[in-house]
This record gives sequence, structure tokens and C-alpha cells, in this order.
Amino acid sequence: MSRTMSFSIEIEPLDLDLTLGCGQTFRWVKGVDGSWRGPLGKRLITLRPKRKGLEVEVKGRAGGVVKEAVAEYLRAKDDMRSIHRHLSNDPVLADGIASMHGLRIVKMDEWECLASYVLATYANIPRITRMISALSERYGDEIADGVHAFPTIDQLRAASRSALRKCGLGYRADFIHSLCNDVDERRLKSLTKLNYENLREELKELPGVGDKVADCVCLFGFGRLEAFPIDVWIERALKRLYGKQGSYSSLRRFASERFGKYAGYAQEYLYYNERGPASRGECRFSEERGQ
DNA sequence: GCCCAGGAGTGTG
DNA sequence: CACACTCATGGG
Repeated sequence: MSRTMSFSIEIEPLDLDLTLGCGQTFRWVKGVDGSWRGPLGKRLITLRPKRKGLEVEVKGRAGGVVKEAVAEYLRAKDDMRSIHRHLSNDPVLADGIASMHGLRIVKMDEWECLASYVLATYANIPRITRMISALSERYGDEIADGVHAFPTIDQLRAASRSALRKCGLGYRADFIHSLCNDVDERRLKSLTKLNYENLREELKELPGVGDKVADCVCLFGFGRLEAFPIDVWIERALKRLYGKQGSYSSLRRFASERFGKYAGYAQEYLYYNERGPASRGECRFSEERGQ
């Protein structure tokens, strides 16, 4: 069988439970020992938290590229201190931000992110995870025993609508089917050079991509930290904490003015806080200090 | 049975 | 611009 090798990498601060378990990304599984296992590209990776940073275990051959891939995926270059300093100007965030110090925005593969968030419309996280797992097992390459990579655009393009429905996608099957025919790897990569606003508008041209999905893909797939996806949870948080409600574009403008270039991190803190992981609701932000 | 879920598309006023 | 409606499915 394939061998296993491991190395360590320093990313600090980093909380894997917050980062991989908060619903940004859907393919990681937590082990009983506190490690996290999931496919990264074409390799099965296991991440174990250490005192400073983490240990990475790789199934199969692992060149230096794997270390770089992990660092990119976990956005090792983000300076969390300056991000927190920036966001702490907001008294509402400053209050509860400390407990989420190690939550990092993830940098997913562009295609995986786009398809995942098209699937995520009007579904909850357990179901999103199931849909993605089903697609991967049926159409993606097997990279280790029983573990499959997310299918490429070409692999999914070969799937019929009815076959996609059998993976539990529901009406999303049609979106995915159209998406595969409207997009290829080259076009996706070419979007990288666009600024946030233009990228957002280009993504919204794609089937199944509206305001919210476009912002998720900007943030988690293209690394645009100024993006601020607004779903039902964020809507509730903005109303509860800031007394704000209105159209998507008006809420987006509010977030942009309030949180600036790190709005994406603010969104993740608000999302996690509002939703709670079936709850550790002790330390919710207080609404008393808004404005 | 009910209600909800990291919404989008389409049609109408 | 704002709504209203529909889309398909699983979990609580």
C-alpha cells in the first residue's frame, strides 16, 4: 500500500475545529483524537494540532508542494493580529473576537468552491456535506481507500441530470449540469485577475450563482477578504447586533463601510457566533454595544 | 404533519 | 426597486 509521510508547519494562531468545522468547507472529518482528515487536491491529508502550528500527515508521495498547498489552503500568510486589530475597531466584534482567534478563512480550489456553494443553496450543512460526498464518491478520483477527490469539471460534465439527482441534489442538479457546460478550468483561472467587484459580476452570470453564492466564491474560492456573504444567519446577526435590515446590496454596503478590507473575517465571526455549533452559545456577542 | 436550511430564477406591480 | 412564488429534499 501507499506509504505515509509527515511534516510540521507553523501557522499561528490556528484552531482547526473552528476553521474546518464551521461550515466554510465541507470535506473534512474530525477524528476521535482531535485530528482532521480530508482530501486536499489529489492527496489525503491528516492535520494534527500541535503547540505551535500543526503536524501534517500525507498518504502517498508528498513533495514540497504539499506543504505549500497546506499553507495556502489555511492562508498562512494572513496576519491575524493586524486583522483582529482592524476589526476590533468595531465594539460589537471586539467583545467576542478573542475566543475565535484561530478561525481562519480557507482558500479552497475555485471550482470546488463554486460547485459547493451552488449546491449549498437552501440546504443545511449536513445535507451539503452529503451531496458533496455523494458526488465525489461517484465521479471523483479515489485518492485513498474509500476517499475520493472532488470531481473535476470534466468529470461532472459527463453526468446526466438524472444521475446527479440520484446523488440527492434535487433541483440543484440542473444548476450543476448547466454550470459544467458554461465553465472550464481555463475560464475559471482567468477570473483570478479581476478585482472583487468585477469578479463578483462575472460569477453572477453563471447558473445558480446569485448575490450570496457569488460572495462565498469570491471569499472562499478566490481569497477576496473584502467579500461579505449574507445568508439567513448573517441577516439575523446584522439585525440583532446592529439593528440593520434591508436588501442584499444595502447590507453589503453597510458591511463594507463598517468592516472594510477584512469584511470576510468579520462575516465568519458573525456567522459562527449567530449559528453556534449546535451551541456553545455562552459567548455570543452582545447587542447592547452596537452603533 | 410542521418548519427550516450558508438561495436563485422568474414573473409581476 | 420590491415582493411572491416555485424549485427538491432531508433533518429536527
